[in-house]
Amino acid sequence: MEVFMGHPLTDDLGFLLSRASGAVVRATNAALTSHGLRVRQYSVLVLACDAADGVTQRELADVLGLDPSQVVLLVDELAGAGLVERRPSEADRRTRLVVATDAGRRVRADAERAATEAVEVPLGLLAEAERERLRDMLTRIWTAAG
Amino acid sequence: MEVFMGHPLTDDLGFLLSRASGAVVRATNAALTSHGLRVRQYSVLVLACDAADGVTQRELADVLGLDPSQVVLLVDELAGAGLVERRPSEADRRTRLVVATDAGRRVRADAERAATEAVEVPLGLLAEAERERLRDMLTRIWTAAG
DNA sequence: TCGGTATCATGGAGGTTGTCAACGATGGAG
DNA sequence: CTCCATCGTTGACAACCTCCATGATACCGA
Repeated sequence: MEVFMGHPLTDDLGFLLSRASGAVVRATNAALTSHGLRVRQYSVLVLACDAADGVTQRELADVLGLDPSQVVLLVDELAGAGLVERRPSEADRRTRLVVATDAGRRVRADAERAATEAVEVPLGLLAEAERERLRDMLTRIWTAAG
Repeated sequence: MEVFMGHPLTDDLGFLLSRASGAVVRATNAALTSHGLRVRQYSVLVLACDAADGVTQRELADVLGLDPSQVVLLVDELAGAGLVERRPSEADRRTRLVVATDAGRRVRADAERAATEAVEVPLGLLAEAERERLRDMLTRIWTAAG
């Protein structure tokens, strides 16, 4: 692997970004399978758990940067597993609020521990100050690229 | 979008990584379509151009972190477009050396300009020192996650 | 020299993701 | 009431990832 360092490609930020992202996602996915989740589903579950009164699927799509049609399937799967449920919204009958069940909250807590532990190896070697810097840079890249 | 900042998820490095990576890849892909390339093919083309005596498909797979079966298809497409060609290796007859053609080198030069320009917006706002720091961190994450 | 084992390129299956178009139901403005 | 936007949903299609199998070739030990 060291053989390739210094090559134009391995210095390309886009390439490094995609490579690092893939590695982290892969590690996280591996840790989540024992809980019956993939990262995507886990993200939805987290957002549903943290929203006091549930989340609109539209909001989920916006936050996660997904097409609404993907959110439908993710919520279907989570609902099928009994981790969330769809409730009608009183304010807007077009929308359906995704709310975490008690089982969902329990699974989320377990899965969160597993996920955190899984990325401890690749991300833990960064000092907290570095991680903060990385967070800042990634956020700026994301908002600039829209 | 600003509404969601500060949420546990939007602070998660894995999430930010995948989000930023996706944005950059999307932007790069958009810039490359006018040259008939996707990022994957472009990466292969770059490596083929920079290797004096061609690259083994195995090496391509290792450097890019792809399954060898994917490399076959990418090289097929590039070869179909006349940008690279497969040459038998004298040293090892199992392998086939992927070598860039003159047309391939021309396209690479044009595509490189387009790709660089495309990520100027999201990545250009980072100072050079910051970019160096980002490169370093991403490389460490990648090597640690293997 | 021979035989077993490993490696390379390739093909194929199966599942996940990204993107887009359409549709019915509902909300909101004029 | 009418026109237009929005939400969830479905369907289609291309790209991508992962794993397994195979034929050809290389390498190593007996």
